[in-house]
Amino acid sequence: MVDLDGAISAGRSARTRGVSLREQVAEQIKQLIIRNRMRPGDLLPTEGELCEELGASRSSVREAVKVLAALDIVEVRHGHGTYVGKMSMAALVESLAFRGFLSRDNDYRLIADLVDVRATLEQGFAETLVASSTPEQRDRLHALATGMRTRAERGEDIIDLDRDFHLALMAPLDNDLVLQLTGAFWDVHAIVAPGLGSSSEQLVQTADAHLRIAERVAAEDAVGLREAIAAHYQPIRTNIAAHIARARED
Amino acid sequence: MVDLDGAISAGRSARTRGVSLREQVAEQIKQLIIRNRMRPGDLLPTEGELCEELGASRSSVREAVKVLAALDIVEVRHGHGTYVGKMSMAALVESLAFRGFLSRDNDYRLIADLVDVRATLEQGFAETLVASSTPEQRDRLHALATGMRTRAERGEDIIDLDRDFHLALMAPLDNDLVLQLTGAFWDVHAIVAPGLGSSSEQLVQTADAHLRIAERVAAEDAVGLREAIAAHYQPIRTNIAAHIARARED
DNA sequence: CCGGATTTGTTCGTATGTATA
DNA sequence: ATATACATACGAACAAATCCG
Repeated sequence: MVDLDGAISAGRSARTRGVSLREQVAEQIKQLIIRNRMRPGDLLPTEGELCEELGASRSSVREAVKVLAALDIVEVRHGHGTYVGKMSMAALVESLAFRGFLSRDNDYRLIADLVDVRATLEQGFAETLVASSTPEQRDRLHALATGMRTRAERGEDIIDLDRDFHLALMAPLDNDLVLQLTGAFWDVHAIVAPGLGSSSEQLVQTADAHLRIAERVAAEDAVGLREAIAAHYQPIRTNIAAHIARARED
Repeated sequence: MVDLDGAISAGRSARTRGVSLREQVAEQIKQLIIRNRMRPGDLLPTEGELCEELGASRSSVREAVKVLAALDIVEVRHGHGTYVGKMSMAALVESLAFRGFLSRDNDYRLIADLVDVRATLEQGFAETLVASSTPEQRDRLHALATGMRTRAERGEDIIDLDRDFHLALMAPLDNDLVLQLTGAFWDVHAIVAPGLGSSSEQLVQTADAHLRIAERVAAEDAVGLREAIAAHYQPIRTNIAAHIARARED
């Protein structure tokens, strides 16, 4: 049972200045999580309890909870209860993916920008990566790349290994935010521009590009690593440019 | 008047497999925006109209709209109507800020990770920045830095100029995503760790650090720019380390 | 300044679907 | 299979904000 004392609104007549009740409820639920030092997976009070404790109707509480669920601050399981969420980048992915769909009808701008961000992040961390990666991490990177190679030769899909590779590449940084951003940007790319840079005849080339990245990390060659990363994203940029040219004709 | 044809659920008895009605409504509203090629600021149907067109109750429509509003895909104005949103990074800021408050009670981990991301992004784009910045952009950067200097000497706050400076620094990239991420990360930093790296006796040093960045851009010195950016973030890292040490004592 | 129309904000009661024991 | 607890969904009513004549 969590402590609700202090999270009670103490009569919202005090400060209702323009801010809606739903926003107040959302803020109080967030404060509840912080105050009680709750962790992802912990059980939150039921909707009914929140209504009573926070002095709001079921609708207001539900709308607030849904907003927090969209941010992955809470997680709702039907017929089960409401829990503290995993704090993932789900909201960023959904937001960027929607913008990607919009830009896909026009100039592919967001996707091109996204590739620049992904490449620059990986290149920017190149020095730190080669300096702090452990032998185990380099082995894993190499194993993922060779796995992509063998599956590419059979014409099989390598999309899941691709995601794992880019996460494994950034793992030595010991930076959770970078890992989550890397995964989120990859997800957006996969949702909005599926198959961009992995058309069937390019599969082997894509796998080789990853293999060269793994080799440069193992060789502790930061300059070569940056070049290998640039080479990895080059065909993707070319494909995007082709799509843009095709879109202009319409 | 927007076209709602095709966005109608055609009887949701067909596909109700596990996915909640609210999610279906949210998806249909997004499709409505894409289908009609609507732009930020365009007026969406009223709640009542959406209920009728999508065959859902007002509660379900409202919850869906609130989720989309949290992602800044739509914007709701009380007593006015619902409009297409600005597609900002508001959700990312709120999500990261919440995680920042949680980590502030423990290890300041998110803030430290965030500084690494901000520094690496700016350093990673250094070459492109010096290569593509226009004289006007360099002048603006220098003007912002000197403005920070004069106000710092008077002991005045320079936080607003700081945000403008970091946005102006990235402006030459012509990459909207980078600009929005830069602003979002800055906002999270300001919300979670206010005054970190801008304590009153450090104000002049902070302004000088920005001045050196502007000078390196003007000199088209990418290597020096990277060093200047690293120097800019150094006192912030030191302050964070001090906070971590202080937190450990408790 | 006012009043009416429109639109979103909030509440309540009720019924239904879902998961656990 | 039954009972309980919980989230999901609906509809009607009233409150508050905004705009306009």
